[in-house]
Amino acid sequence: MAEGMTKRQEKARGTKQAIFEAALRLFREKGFDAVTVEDIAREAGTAKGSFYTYFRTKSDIIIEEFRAIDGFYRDWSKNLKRYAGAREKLLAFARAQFRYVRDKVGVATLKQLYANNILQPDVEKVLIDTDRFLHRMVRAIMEEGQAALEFRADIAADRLALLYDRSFRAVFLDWAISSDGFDLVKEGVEWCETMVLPAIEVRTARQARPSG
Amino acid sequence: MAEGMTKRQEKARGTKQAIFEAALRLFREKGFDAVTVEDIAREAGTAKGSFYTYFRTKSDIIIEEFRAIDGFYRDWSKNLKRYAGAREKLLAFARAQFRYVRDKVGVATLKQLYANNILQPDVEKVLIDTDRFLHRMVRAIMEEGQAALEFRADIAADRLALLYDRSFRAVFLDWAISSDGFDLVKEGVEWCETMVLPAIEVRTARQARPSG
DNA sequence: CGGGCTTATTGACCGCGGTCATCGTAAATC
DNA sequence: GATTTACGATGACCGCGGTCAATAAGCCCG
Repeated sequence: MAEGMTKRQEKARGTKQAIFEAALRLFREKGFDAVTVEDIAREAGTAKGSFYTYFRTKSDIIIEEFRAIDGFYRDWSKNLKRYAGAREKLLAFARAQFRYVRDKVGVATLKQLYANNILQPDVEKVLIDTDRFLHRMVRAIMEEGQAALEFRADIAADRLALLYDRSFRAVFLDWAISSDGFDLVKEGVEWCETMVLPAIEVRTARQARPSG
Repeated sequence: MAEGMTKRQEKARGTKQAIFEAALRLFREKGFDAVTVEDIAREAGTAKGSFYTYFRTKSDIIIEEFRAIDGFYRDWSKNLKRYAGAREKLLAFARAQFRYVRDKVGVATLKQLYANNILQPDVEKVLIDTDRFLHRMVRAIMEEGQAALEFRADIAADRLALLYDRSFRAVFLDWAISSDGFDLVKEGVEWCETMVLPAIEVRTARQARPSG
C-alpha cells in the first residue's frame, strides 16, 4: 500500500488518516456541532493547524465520508442483473439507496452534506455531479428501459437520469429538514412509485378512482 | 397602526424595524456573508446585543424576509379564476412561483433559507410547513382537479399537494446548489410538465417515441 | 557528508456569531 | 408622587472556525 513512498509522504498519509478517523469517531459520539476542530486534532494526536493541511473546512470530513457511498453503489450494481426489467431495477436500486442512507449515512450527516453543498461556493458539488457513478448507472438503466420500450424515448436517457436523481434529492431534502420525521425507505419507495416511474414509463391508461 | 401601544412598545417596534431594514439593505449591497451583525447594528443605530433581542440568529432575517412570499401567493391567487382547469392553474402558478423566486428572492437568499431550514434544529421549518397558505392553495386546486376527474383520486388531495410541494423543492434545491446554474423558470416549468403533472393527472395513453 | 530546498507541523492569533450581567427608564402599583 | 417591577439596550466577553508566519525535519544534489 505504501509502496514507493518517502518517509515523509507516509507520515503525512498517516496524519491525514488519523485526523479523518478521529473526526468520524467524535462526530459519531457527540455529533458534528459538539466537536471542535481542536478536539479532533487532540484526538488525532496532532495540532489544529494540521487539520487544515488536509481538509479545507470541518465539514469537508462529511464530504469525504460521503464519497464512500459511491463504493456502495458500485458493489450494489452487481446485483442489477437479478432484476428482469428496467422498472424493477430502478425500484430495487431506490430501495437499496434509501436503506443505505437511512441506516449507514444517517440524518445528521445528510444534513451537513446538503447544507455544505448549498452554501460552500467553490466546492465541487457532489450532490449534483453528473460524473458520479450513481448518475452513470442510472443512465444505463434508463437506456435499457428505452430500448425495451418500457420508458419514454422522447427524452434523452441522460435527462431522464437527471430527473430521477433530482426526484430523489427531494425526498432526502425533506427527510433532512424534518429531521428524520418519516421513514425514509417507506416514503422514498412510495415516492418513486407515485412520482418518478409514472413520469418515466410509457403511459398505460389509469382511470380516476375515488379515494378510499 | 401603532394604536394602543405604550411608548416603549412603539420604540421597540421601531428598533426591530430599523434592524430588519438595515440588514436587508446591507445583505443586498454586500451579500450575506460579508455583513456582520455589528455592521447591521451600527447601520440601524443600535448595539449588537439589540439584534439578538429581536432575532435569534443572523439568518433569521432571511426567514422573516421569506415570509413575504406568502403575501405574494395570496395576491396571486386572485388570478386563479382566469384559468379554466386545474391543470392550467397548477402550471400558471408554477410559472408565477418560479418567476418570483428567480427575480424577487434570488439565489443567495434561497441558499440561506434552505441551509437554515436544514441545519437549525428547533426553528419552525417554513419550507415543509403544511399550514402555509401555499400548501392550502395547492390542496384546493388538487381537490378541484379531482372533482373534475382531471387528477387521480386514489391519492388524497392533501398528499397530492405535498408531492407537488416536494417536487418544487427539488428544483429550488438544484438551482441553489448549482448557484443559478440554469434558468429556474424554464427548467421549473419543464419539470412541472414532465414530472409533476404526469404523476398527478389521470393517465391517458402515451406511446414510446424515439428521441430527437 | 554537507547545505540548500521542500514540506509537514505548530499554536498564537483573528474575526465573527452569539451570550449575558448590568443599566436605565417606562410602566404599573400603591 | 414615590416605589417597585418589567423590559429594552448595551457592549465586554466567550468559543470556535479558520489563517499564517515560524519552525522542524526529511529530501535531494553536488
